[in-house]
Amino acid sequence: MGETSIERGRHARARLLVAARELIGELGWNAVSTRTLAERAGVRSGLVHYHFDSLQALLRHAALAEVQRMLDDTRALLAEATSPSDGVEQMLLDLDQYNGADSASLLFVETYLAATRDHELRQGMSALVADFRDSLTEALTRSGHPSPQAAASAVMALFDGFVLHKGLDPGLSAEQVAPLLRRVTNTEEDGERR
Amino acid sequence: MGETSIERGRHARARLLVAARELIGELGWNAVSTRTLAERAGVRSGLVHYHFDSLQALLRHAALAEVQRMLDDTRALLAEATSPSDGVEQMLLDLDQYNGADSASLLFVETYLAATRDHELRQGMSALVADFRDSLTEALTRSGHPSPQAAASAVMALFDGFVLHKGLDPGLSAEQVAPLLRRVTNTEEDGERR
DNA sequence: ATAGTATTTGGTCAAACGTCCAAGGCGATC
DNA sequence: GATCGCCTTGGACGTTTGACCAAATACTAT
Repeated sequence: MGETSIERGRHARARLLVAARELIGELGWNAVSTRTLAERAGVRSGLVHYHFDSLQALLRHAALAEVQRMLDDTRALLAEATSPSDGVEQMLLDLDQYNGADSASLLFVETYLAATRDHELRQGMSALVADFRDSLTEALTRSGHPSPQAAASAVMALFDGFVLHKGLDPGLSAEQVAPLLRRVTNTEEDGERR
Repeated sequence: MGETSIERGRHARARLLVAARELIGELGWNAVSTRTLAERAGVRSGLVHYHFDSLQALLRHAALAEVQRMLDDTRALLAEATSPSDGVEQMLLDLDQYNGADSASLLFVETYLAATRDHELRQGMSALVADFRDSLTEALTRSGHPSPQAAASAVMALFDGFVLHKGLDPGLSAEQVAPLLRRVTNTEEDGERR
């Protein structure tokens, strides 16, 4: 209707980004083509190279935006929690809404992989992940964890690995693993007492 | 030379599998083509469909064989160790020989992802992974771990996630994380004592 | 030597790919 | 209502893709 050209353009651009976000997870990073992308977004394929420099640039942009959104959401869980241990457990339980084979989970892993082969994407992802790890490290430090940085690394590795494994074995449940995760985030030194 | 046809054939087939193993990690599962594969293996591209039903079948075969080999090697570390905790730590330190961006690490992750989109591959990977987890669970059970199955799941998720993160941040070191991993594999209940 | 079997070659095929661009559409501005 | 600028279209381009196959080659058995 009363839509200016620029508004229409922004709209189309946004639809392309949404389509990219979905298709990266559904088909895999390298299997997303300009034509499937355009079809999903409801536009003609020529538009891709009007709004973006290249297909790779589109995918990069879409992936980084979505990863940032997911990390921010997750960070909020940590901030609301009464302790880092509780926060990390909330994050883990939150992960159970994904089955490991949905497009959101897979986009995450696909982006990790694509980042090893795309320098610009790698820089973006590194920054986002480092940022998140810093938040986690800081929270653990405040709570008096003896090795907060290592714990943050371990927790994040466990999360992403958990998603990876859920894709293969949907039987994996967060509740089962949660108590063990607490061992990692616990403030006290480990329980070797004899 | 004095090579029978069948021997030559087996040789070529093996070279194709080696090339696939390398290229899946280097280029990504979906970026491996019959022609690059043939070039790397030193054969003509027509041979691919003589020795294998399809390109996907070749990749599947190569990936499963390599994953099985890696898991068997890792299992050996567990068997040689004096306790599951030591074994798991050995496994983690062993992981440090990969930088997360080498073709061996990436092949593993690529195969996880491809398995979510290829039914046959998924079955093969599920079996291998379940098998390995059973070994780990059994070892943890013998050592008296309170929740051996959950611990095995957690350890494996942490391993694969660790590899994933090393691809982005090569600064990650196994030594740093090892003490925290021990918290997970420890026999005793977690250290919440008050 | 001959016939038979397994492997390898070199090329063809249609389909899909990323990128680019001339032309047209369309609301805003004068 | 003409003009301008941004957005969109539809098609073209040169490559690359997986698959397939008839012919050539190499070894084996008769």
